[in-house]
Amino acid sequence: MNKINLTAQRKAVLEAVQYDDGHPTAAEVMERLREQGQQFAYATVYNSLKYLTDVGLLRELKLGEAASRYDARVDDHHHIVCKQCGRVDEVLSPTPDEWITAVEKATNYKVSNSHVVFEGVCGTCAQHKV
Amino acid sequence: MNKINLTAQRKAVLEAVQYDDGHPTAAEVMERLREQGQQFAYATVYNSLKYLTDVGLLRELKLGEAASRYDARVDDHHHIVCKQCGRVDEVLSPTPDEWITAVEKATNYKVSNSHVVFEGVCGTCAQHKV
DNA sequence: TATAAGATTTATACTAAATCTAAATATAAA
DNA sequence: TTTATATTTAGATTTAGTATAAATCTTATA
Repeated sequence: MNKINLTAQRKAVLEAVQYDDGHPTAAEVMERLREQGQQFAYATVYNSLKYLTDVGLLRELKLGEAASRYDARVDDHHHIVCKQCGRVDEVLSPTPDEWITAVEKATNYKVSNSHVVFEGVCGTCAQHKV
Repeated sequence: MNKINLTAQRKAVLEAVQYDDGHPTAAEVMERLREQGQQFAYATVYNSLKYLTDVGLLRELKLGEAASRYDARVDDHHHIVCKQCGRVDEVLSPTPDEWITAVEKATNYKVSNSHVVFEGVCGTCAQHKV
């Protein structure tokens, strides 16, 4: 029974992700902490993000950019990225089971999970017609 | 009307991806070229991969690893990664339209494309029970 | 309380993937 | 040919992240 050891640094990193409205990168977490006057070593932020991901309090997202993003929502879900402004939103609708079954049949894999990155234009950008 | 300018280097890079049975990374393309006695500058391989992707002869895949992989199959499709051996296979079954419509409704985005990374265990690994 | 064991943080060095720069070379156009 | 444009090259640089080892903090126990 591994207890989660939330040190001050880890707590601050966790909260920085939780209270970010988007899905911040490690660099953005650093920046946010600095704004709050909580400056930790570079490695501490990375270590904390890794630890929090390992214990299941955060989820690491690799959306095709160079840097990983972190999500305080850890339930299984997908993401949608706006091609214009770059914002990332949650997609809570799960991958249809029938589709997964079809893919398993076609590929001869046993699928354990899937992650979808949708791309498109968000409502705000569609209005502002950038 | 932009004609595609296939220099010797670009052609060699394209063929290295085409004749690779997997989805090679830039480093793997380099290696394969070296094996063939065709050694180009690091930047040339990257430039070529970029050019070939831009003109639509290759597709860049970001599957959550550090390095991008390249796919000579440029039609819209998904990928499945074996958690055990790391092999990457094509998933040709398209994202169900009804699901995309549901996601658009739920997120208020206009979806232009989607890419799914399935994870699981391939037939070979399932047999060998690693 | 003192002390030792273990975990965490920190600064710094390092690595991997990719891009940038500017000179050199090749190709095409006038 | 001469000039213009594009491509390749070597090497420096950038970015994201990891490794290392000393320093610090916690916890457990005598």
